[in-house]
Amino acid sequence: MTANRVPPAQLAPQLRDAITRLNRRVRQARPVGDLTVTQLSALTSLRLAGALTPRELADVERVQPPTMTKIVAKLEERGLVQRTPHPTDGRQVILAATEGGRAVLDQFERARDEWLASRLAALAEDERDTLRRAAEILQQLARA
Amino acid sequence: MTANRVPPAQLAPQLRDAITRLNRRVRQARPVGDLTVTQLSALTSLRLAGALTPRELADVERVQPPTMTKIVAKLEERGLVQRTPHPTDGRQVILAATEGGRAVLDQFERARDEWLASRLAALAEDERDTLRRAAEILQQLARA
DNA sequence: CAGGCTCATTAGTTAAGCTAACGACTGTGA
DNA sequence: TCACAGTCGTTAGCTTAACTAATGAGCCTG
Repeated sequence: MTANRVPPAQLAPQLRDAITRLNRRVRQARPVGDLTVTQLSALTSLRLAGALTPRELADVERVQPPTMTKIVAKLEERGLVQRTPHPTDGRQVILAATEGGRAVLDQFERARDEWLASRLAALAEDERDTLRRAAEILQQLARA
Repeated sequence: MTANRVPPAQLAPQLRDAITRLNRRVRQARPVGDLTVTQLSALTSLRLAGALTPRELADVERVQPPTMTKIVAKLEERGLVQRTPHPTDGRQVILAATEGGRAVLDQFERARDEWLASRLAALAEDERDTLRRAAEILQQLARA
């Protein structure tokens, strides 16, 4: 029904631009608490993965281990992250989001989604359908 | 051909997740020079807008004016941004990307797009078409 | 034309990132 | 079995980037 032949080299800048801009907008929907972006990101990754060692979390966040030590320390102060010793390896530590940490994340995400959802509501039905299918493809791209 | 009735409240988290993740991936495609993310972002906004005062640029970047003073100072040191006095208002300053600044941006964006384009090339033709239409809608959302 | 406002900057503080170095622990090879 | 190389997390010390508060120059209105 629509034009085909979409050259990747032409689509890439368009899509990148759309994504970075929208990402900024979504992030601007500022949340309640006083968590920093860094802390929020680490907590999100941690919940996503379930449980990680500091090094693993540092790798995921693309940060050096000493940096992650500080981030985790702040999150632990607030009771959002829990540290437990590794069952067999005495050097390692297991990090996990606490109940409170997950609750804080839910709060943040809801705030963001509210803005986005209100925008989406203003679209036509078929536009939303396009976005739904696009979201699946984009997630697949991000995973690759 | 596909299911309709896409409730915004359900699409929002999906889309947000896809966008933030892909954005991370795109940012990870690290560039050549030694520009920081902050500087890069400011320079991008500046080129996009053409010319802005420090305050306007600070607003666009969601940063306080003193912070922008420093960012601009670094960009100016490298000759990527040019400062000219405001024609009528002696308090204000006009900022603009120099030729060199635009060249640096092009370089960065090309590096990012290469990664993305290679991923896009692996998709089916109709998937790319979905993304093309989605990109337009997303840009429209970001502008809103 | 005086007072209040806006603009950009300076000063000083806090957070967040890095590298280097260290202490505890693991696990392997002689 | 046990010395030693390697790993893990942390500490120490530094740089960059953000903020608020305060300052000085310039504009404009009553």
